[in-house]
Amino acid sequence: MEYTVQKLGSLAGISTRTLRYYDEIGILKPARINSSGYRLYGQAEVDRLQQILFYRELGVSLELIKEIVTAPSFDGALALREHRERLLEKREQLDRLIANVEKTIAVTEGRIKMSDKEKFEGFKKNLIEENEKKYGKEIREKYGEETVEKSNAKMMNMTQEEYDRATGLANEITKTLAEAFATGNPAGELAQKAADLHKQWLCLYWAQYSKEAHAGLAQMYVDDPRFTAYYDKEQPGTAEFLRDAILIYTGMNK
Amino acid sequence: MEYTVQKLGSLAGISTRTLRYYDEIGILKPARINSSGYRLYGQAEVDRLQQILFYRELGVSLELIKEIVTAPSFDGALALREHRERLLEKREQLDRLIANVEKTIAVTEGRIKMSDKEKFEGFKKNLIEENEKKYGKEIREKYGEETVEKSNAKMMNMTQEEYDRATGLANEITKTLAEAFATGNPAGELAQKAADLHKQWLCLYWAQYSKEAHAGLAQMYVDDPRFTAYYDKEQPGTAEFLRDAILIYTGMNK
DNA sequence: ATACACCTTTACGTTACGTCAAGGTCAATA
DNA sequence: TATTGACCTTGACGTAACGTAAAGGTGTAT
Repeated sequence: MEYTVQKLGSLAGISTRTLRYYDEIGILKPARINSSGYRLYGQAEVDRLQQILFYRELGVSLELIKEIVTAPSFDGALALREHRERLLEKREQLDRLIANVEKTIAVTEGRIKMSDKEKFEGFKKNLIEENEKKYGKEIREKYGEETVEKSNAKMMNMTQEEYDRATGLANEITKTLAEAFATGNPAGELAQKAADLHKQWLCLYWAQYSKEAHAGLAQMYVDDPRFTAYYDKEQPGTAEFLRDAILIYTGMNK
Repeated sequence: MEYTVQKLGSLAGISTRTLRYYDEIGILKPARINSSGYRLYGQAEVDRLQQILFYRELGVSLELIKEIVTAPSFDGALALREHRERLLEKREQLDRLIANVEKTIAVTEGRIKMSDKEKFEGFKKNLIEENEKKYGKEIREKYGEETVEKSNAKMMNMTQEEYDRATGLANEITKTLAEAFATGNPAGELAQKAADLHKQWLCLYWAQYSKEAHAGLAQMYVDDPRFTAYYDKEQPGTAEFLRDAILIYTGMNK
């Protein structure tokens, strides 16, 4: 029994284009080609196509399928196990996505409040995730794994009151810093108050405080455009001003 | 505060190419362009980009994001709910995929046997699913929803013994049909025995047997190349021969 | 003889960018 | 002041797995 592209296509439930494509990339070549250039497939090709479609249904890429079906020595089981790992990762990511979408829907519908305890928990987790994604690499490099892990752990253990306190402190810092910036003196009273507030704020996130780390972070505010953007939002030069104030506050300016 | 592509890119954690692409497709245009042709973004663009990236993280396509961010009247909540539905479907599909991959791994490793009861259940579900995908539409059109549902339900309730019996019958049909085909007479004893076996086999799958449906199915074996291919595998013309035999058997040949 | 269903190759479109290439701009430095 | 070197621009090709024409040859039934 010989099949033309359309016969084989309808047999397998795929398009003729797909069969030509499979021929083109060399994963399924016809048994022979007749005098008019028609592709003709035999039983062996039918079997092989079934194998291909089986792996395809599992979500395996055609590239990998090619290796599996062309090299009989290829370890199909190992490939499948690796493929399973990727599928599991994908599902985890999908679960996170779904949770996020549902939370967003709930918020836009006003079904849950910002002060809702559960929501707050999820929110914190999200903050940490985002933090990890944005700054994780640099911060880990600069301060080591342990500091980061402890910081994340501490943040997860924050009570809502502590979290509110952190938000309040952040606002206070912004206000004080703006006033201090107007004086132009990083060693002045206002600037030093801002540095102190910043320390208090930091202590809510960091497991242990050290002058060195505080000064290092201040320098990073200037070096890293993402932090600079945050502090310079209202007044350009604020990040640099805050760094100078912190350097004086920590005594690391000598 | 104005941002160039790189500044904004590092602020948001995306590439400059992405920003140019967003400009190109009109989802985020710069606030202004300076005399040298540089793109310059302002605070409004930063906010908008954050919104875009938020939806992007949720897996929303840029096309949909464009509608959401450009048309303020657009029902973002509805879009999100629809998007969630698609995500849930995707997860179901992913779960089936994972189960399939794991089963395949288990089989190739020889950890589970073909006779394993649990495996048999999954196998049956798979058979039905495949059946649905391949022939569901045509069969539903020809025999109606109810017949199909009943057939699937009956198949799910098959015991392993019944299933084995079905497999055995199918083999017997093939053998008898081949012998009958050699005689060339669809009204002969062998051909009528094949038709009877086919009826018995069919009764395992169909909730109710009727001559009309039996004859109709036989005709379909000839009309549909996928079925034809199955019966004509060894000897071309077998499907037609079986149809003739069944038409005579059911008395529908007048 | 002609209609019509089949077959072929070629080639562009899809998504959301990555990755050069060729060339202009800007600030700091020798 | 000339020259780096880091930035910016547009243009264009590549990705995965086909869908979808277009332009033209083949097979067969009426």
